[in-house]
Amino acid sequence: MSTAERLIESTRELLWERGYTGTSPRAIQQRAGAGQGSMYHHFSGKPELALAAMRRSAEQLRADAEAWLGGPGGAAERITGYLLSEREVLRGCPVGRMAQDPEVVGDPGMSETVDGAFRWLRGRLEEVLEEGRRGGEFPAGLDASGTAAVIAAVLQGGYVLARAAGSAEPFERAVGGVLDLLGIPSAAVAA
Amino acid sequence: MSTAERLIESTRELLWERGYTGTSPRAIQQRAGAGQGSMYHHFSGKPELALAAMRRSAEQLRADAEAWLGGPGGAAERITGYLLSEREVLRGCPVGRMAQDPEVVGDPGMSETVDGAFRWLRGRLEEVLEEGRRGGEFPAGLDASGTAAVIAAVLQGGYVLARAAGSAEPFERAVGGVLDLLGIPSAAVAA
DNA sequence: GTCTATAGGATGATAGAC
DNA sequence: GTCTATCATCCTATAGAC
Repeated sequence: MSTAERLIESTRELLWERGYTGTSPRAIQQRAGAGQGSMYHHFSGKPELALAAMRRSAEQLRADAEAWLGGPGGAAERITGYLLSEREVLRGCPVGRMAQDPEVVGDPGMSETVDGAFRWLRGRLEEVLEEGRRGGEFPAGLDASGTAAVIAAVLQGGYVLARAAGSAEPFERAVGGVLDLLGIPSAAVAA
Repeated sequence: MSTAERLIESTRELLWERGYTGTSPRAIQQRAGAGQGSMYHHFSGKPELALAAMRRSAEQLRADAEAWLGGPGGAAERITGYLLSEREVLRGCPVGRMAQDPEVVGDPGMSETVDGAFRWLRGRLEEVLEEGRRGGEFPAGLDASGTAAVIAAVLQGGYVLARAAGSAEPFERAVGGVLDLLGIPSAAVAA
């Protein structure tokens, strides 16, 4: 892997673990096995490197979701698959994590990257929900847009509650609960 | 207000805005109008001060929730009131914010404070949901525990999505969506 | 491309005077 | 109780040699 690649990947991990403010160029260099000069040769500084790392995390979120939402099967089945797909719950969401930091939210590029990922996710969920509604898998009166927001929020909030608890239990219970409210028997599905 | 009071309140605000890592003793002192010596006279250091501030935020969360959940009216009405109560959505949740920081999660006292607030909230929501289920306000088959987790997660996730978007819209849509899934006409209620 | 040297400021305290 | 002085370390670069 190239030095630039290792720097981006190290930044991605550190942002995930410690957030933007808690991630120093020094720590990035050490994890990447690169010197100061090397880092500043490839990137103008911490903000540019962080943006590259966040773009990668946002792309990953999208790919992970699309693997289920765009896969085979009915709408309910695909949404269930996505909700129950394997996650490192206690690490939190690498994208949602960024939304807490004022330096990230205050930067147009980073902010747009994070928000863009969530806008896409909500839109994609809404499409699948609408497809299921039209196909009779969900009630005819289903509010696809509101329900998509609920699902995205349950995932993000589930991460928060799980980290607070030091256990994946709140995440899993919230995911099970939302499937229940959608009328999908959560016991009847496999990840 | 006493100096110790001002220090705690300043810490509370700074933790809310910038998180634990992003909050320095120096910034706390300046906001509180206190000197270094004064701060270290009243508190042993940043961790002790932060713990006092977090306990206060956790207590506030509890009081805000109980004002609605323990108020008059039916179960659905009280839960709706809590969900639609006025919030500074874009500031995020002062308690949920803390769950992201590894230094907070790694400290037994702080971690227990944050988790305790969410455990209490979920338990309280479950009680009210169960009350409503027995009273016929909700379906007899309602999973009160799972639904309580959904509601807590929607609030926390709503904050995350709203901060990412720079707008309260995702929060409001998720809250409206969950009321809809609960069979409560969200248009029929007032904050 | 990568290295070392250097820098001004912040961080999180401690010591001791008042 | 509050103040100032001091401290070792980290932060985020920049400069210039190799």
